[in-house]
Amino acid sequence: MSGPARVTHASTRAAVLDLIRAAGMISRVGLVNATGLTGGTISTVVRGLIDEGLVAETGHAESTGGKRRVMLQLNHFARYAVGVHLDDARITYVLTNLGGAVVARISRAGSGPDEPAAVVGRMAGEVDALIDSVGVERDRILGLGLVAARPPALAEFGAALERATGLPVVLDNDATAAAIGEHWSGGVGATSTFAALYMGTGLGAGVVLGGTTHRGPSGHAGEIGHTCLDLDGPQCPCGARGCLEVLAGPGAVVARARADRALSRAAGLVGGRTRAAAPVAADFAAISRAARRGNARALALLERSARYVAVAARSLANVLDLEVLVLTGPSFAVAGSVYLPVLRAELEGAVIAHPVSVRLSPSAASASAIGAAAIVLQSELVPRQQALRLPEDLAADEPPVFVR
Amino acid sequence: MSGPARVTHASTRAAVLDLIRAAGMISRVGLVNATGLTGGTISTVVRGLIDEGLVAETGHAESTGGKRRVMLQLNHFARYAVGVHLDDARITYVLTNLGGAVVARISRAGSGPDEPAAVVGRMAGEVDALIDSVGVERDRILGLGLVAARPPALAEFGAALERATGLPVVLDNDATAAAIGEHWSGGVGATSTFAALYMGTGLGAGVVLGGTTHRGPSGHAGEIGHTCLDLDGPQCPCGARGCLEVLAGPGAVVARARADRALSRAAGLVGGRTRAAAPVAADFAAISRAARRGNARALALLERSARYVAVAARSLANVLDLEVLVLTGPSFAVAGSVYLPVLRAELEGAVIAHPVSVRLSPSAASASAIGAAAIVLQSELVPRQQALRLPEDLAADEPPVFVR
DNA sequence: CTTTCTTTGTTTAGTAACTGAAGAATCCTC
DNA sequence: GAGGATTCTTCAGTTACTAAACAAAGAAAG
Repeated sequence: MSGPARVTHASTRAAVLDLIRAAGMISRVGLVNATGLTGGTISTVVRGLIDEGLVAETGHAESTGGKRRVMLQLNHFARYAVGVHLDDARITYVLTNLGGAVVARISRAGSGPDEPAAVVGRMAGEVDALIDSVGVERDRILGLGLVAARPPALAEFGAALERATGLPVVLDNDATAAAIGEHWSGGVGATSTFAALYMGTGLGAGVVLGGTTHRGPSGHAGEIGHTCLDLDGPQCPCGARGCLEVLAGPGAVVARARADRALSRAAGLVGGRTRAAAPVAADFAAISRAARRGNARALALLERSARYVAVAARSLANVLDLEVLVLTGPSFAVAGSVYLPVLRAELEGAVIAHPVSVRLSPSAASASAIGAAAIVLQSELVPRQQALRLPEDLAADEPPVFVR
Repeated sequence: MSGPARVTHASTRAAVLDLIRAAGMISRVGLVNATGLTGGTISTVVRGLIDEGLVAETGHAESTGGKRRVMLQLNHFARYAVGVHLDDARITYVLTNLGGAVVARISRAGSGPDEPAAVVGRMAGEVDALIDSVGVERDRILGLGLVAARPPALAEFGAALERATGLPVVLDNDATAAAIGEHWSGGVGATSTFAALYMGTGLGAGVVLGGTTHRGPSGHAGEIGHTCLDLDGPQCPCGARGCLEVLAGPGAVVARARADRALSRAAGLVGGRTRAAAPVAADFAAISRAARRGNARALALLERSARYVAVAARSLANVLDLEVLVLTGPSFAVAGSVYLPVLRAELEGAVIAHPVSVRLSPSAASASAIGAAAIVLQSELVPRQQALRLPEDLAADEPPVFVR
């Protein structure tokens, strides 16, 4: 090796592209400093990206005494991605550009008890409609991200959708998608150790540590709903006691509100006796609206929930050493104004060493769908380093050992 | 590019060496399968490692119909590392070989109120004694790992020790070191998403996710001691209420025991009125011995603590999707028999999706010192991919933008 | 305007680390 | 001991980088 310690990146092209995305606007010299590569390498890599149409030169920086730097930016409309969020009763479709900005959006009532084949067909049709509505050429669409609360159930569904749409499909869970969406569209800056607290019908978290998404070996990382906040608390379906979800999840908030006759009437709750999932989200929104209108009992319910969520979030931030916490998802979209100050008070004071910055996502309502598209962008443009197979998987390959 | 998607690793040599270490024994063909590299590359890389003396051929596998595979193993005595653990009142020195096995061990009373220069001098002398006691050549020692509960305070101390011993020094906190030690010496297999729960005078956790140590941007990741388990619990010095540490940490256990006159006498507790750190560890050990002797009150105290720790550990396992939890550190070394079954009951039942395997470290008492040495082995032999500079740091470099 | 300096970006020759393919070595089976 | 299977090595070719020289663009000074 000739030069200093050579650091071979997963893919230089991908690393450079991701830096341009993260920086928003950067010069070649900036890339040289950021990557540690030489000017020559950056020059050829950037030329390749410009030739592909992914990157464009967008102006000059002021001179610092010599030639002005040519600024580079992602060509946001060079490629697109489709994101689909399967909620309990609603399917949200978005088409985003390279920057993660929404170009088109459709929302439809959920599948109901139809058979999967019909649902796939209808979804493919709606994806087509989404794409046609803005007239984007098909070959500029990188793929389709499909997210839901429980993605393993989507495996064969995703394969069918892949055949029906002709787009590569990637799957993930909604909270992780939301986190990646925030990361991609720059909502959390480049500060890359953060969590996206997702509240929809349930509570979850997407976790990004040092710029890398942590999904966990079984894909269940971020299960914050079963953080215990009271050893002698109410029984949770998971078997434990005092889980965050039963103490303060949207379901718990809605159940308490329904038990309050006056509040039920004032807020106009739908779900009288039914415990179905759909009304939970609707009723949570109704409670939030009531709180905003000044209903003290609705507000008290939400603030009680917020205190629990805040404490669980503090524990999470402590354990993971988070820099930023983003609140996102439909339920935070409607109730963020109540939760945000409570979480801020709990987390922005000195936690252990450094305070945690708490933010409300600007696109909380469709965060998962946007995140689903962002996952496509990330997987297509910034392919992660391929993991080495574990020696355990290998054991089967190795013949029995016969030493000497 | 000619072949399939080329995955350029941080360093092929390091990746191969780490695979050999992790597998314990593996053939060249096994390495080909594990890395995705071609036989030719593995051949030359392995030859290099053998020439350096780091790896040795140790026998043959049974044939699968053709030539038998030659098995490779780490040459455990090719290199060594020194690990030093600065506890509150005790300094533990270990010399380990490449496999993380302890070759020599010294433990001395702590520094007390001496001035740093004298302490560094004494430590350097004891490191020399450690090395001389087994007659290892100096140039076979890769470096010295120095760990403590609060490593930032060690920065200039480490530099002084580097000058005094002539060995490269790396710093880390004790819990993280313990986790790396477990990982390196194979205590957790290759299952690489786990936490090491460390209990000494306080409570902490070292976190390894997907084979990568997560320290957090400020190095405080794993702060499990301030996980909240009771919103209305006792006040903690950190400002919050109901933290695990005040409810169930070793300090809390010892404080309760001291308040119990009969137990104090029966266990022979040292710290009557003093609240110094040193007696906490000693008294915790005394309480554990009393429990083992059958003292019901001591046992009850520990079991109460264990229940809290178990619930916090479950929350942690849920959020991080852990596969394995290792109990380690001096306090678990003496009280592991009480804590282990309680934690097992809480974690090995279905938590969310998959159960978590809970183990007691076989070398819990000196886990941090061993881990300190393991950090040296890892940093010298498996250098991590250099992190890219964040675009934020870059902003200062970039001149103001003047578009078009 | 010309000269000189600074900074940015490109080109080019050279190199390390890989791949692919052919060949050598070793072991089993018949 | 011939033939096939498998493991390991050798070697020429390719890729992705570096270093260093060069070209281009602006600032500063006369």
